[in-house]
Amino acid sequence: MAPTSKVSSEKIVAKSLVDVVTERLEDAIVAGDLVPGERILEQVLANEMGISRGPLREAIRRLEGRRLLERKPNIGVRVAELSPERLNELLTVREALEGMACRIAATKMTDAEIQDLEKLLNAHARDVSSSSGYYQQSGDFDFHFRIAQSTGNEFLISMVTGDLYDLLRVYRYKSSTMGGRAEEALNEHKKIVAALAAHDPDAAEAAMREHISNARIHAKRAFEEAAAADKADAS
Amino acid sequence: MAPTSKVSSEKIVAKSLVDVVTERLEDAIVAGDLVPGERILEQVLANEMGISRGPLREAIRRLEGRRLLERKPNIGVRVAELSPERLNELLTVREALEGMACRIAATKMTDAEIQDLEKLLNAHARDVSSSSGYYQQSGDFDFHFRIAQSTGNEFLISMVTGDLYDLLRVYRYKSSTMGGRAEEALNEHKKIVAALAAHDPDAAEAAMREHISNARIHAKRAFEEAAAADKADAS
DNA sequence: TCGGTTTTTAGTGTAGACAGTTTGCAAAGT
DNA sequence: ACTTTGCAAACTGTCTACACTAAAAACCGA
Repeated sequence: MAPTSKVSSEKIVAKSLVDVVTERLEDAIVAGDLVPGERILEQVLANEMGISRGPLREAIRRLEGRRLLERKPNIGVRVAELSPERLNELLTVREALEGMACRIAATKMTDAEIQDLEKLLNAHARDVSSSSGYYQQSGDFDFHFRIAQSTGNEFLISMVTGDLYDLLRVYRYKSSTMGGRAEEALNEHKKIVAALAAHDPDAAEAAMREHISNARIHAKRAFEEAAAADKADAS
Repeated sequence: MAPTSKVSSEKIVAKSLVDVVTERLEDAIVAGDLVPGERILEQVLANEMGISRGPLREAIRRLEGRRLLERKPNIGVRVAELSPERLNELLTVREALEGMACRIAATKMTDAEIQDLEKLLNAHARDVSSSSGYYQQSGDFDFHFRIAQSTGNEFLISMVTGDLYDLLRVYRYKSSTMGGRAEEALNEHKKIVAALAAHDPDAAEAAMREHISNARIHAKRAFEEAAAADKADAS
């Protein structure tokens, strides 16, 4: 990386092994390499990663705090189980938080930022028509990310774009629960931007809530159908 | 509990040392024994607790995930710093989450539960008139706790009554930022209960939001005044 | 006396070893 | 055949020791 000139303008963050391991674990869970419900054997995983158990355990503790992992004393660590109920809970919380974020954004966002958002949406419109599927992923995240960011509320930002988002990503990989709503989502996004442009907090919050609420209902149904299909397969 | 026959029907939870240490640390932070900004020396603290550094470090990692502690690689661990901005951020998030909780409660709470809530309020009314100060503490918590609980949303509950609440408690001990609003708070609580009794989600959410918003504005002012006074003292 | 450089030292980061529990298996008893 | 009990292997929980990093102190030259 950065084979350019200069000394290397990269910030020397001096990440500790625990930080690295935490990220690797996180990615593994989110990517589905570690399936929900799966037991984690510390020694085995430590060997695979070429480290000792100490740092691994510390990384696990952190992810416990973020609810990606669950530990039972003297038994072991498991990847957090997924269920339609839990997904519904997550999205309800997200609805509350992002609704608030959008409300604040309506008062704080500059016109320049809103214009950027509109440009983003236009770019997304192309993806939708070409059904590249891109929009479902990072495109959607980008949209929500910018709104959260504009609040300037660090705590809120870290919840929406950090913890909560990671948790939701687990579901995305598990099945195609999210997505399949590209067109509707885009229209809802447009509505949100319109409210932001009008600097109308109430409308902005309502629009965001409706957007996430729709996603919640859609995801819930899709998840339950997928679960039913799984069950049928097992017969 | 259960001093009856049989061997002992108590659940043997077998908490690990890390669990115990986590709680002790948490209490120490919340109680103000560990002041915000204070550096924590692992070896020293481990000696004081009579344990080794391993479990202590794991406990610290957990509290990092909950944002009560902050670690800089190769530097050390500090108790999370407090600031009016941060408090404001916290309470904004709380407003969003508890507002949502209250909305759901309006549809889910049974009439029996609502009556209990009313009883609770009457009991509180006495405390307020006798200015025992009790209400500011566990009484208020109890009220909010019951509403969150009634949603049945485990994730939401754990945020409101767990993580967020702990964070806020740090501020309560630091200064008298919270409180001094017993009478107003009681009236606001009454308004919330009325909305719940009417099973009106919109009104319930609005009442809870107003309640927390008032607390936020009050706390912000109190905190800033206290900070200003501290500064004056230093002269 | 001051600025910069080297040395020291305290503290974090990591690894490895040991102890305590749990669980699965197998053998014995009913 | 089925339950029970004892054993053994495996894994988690904890502690100790060592390596590495960064801040502080001492030192030297101007």
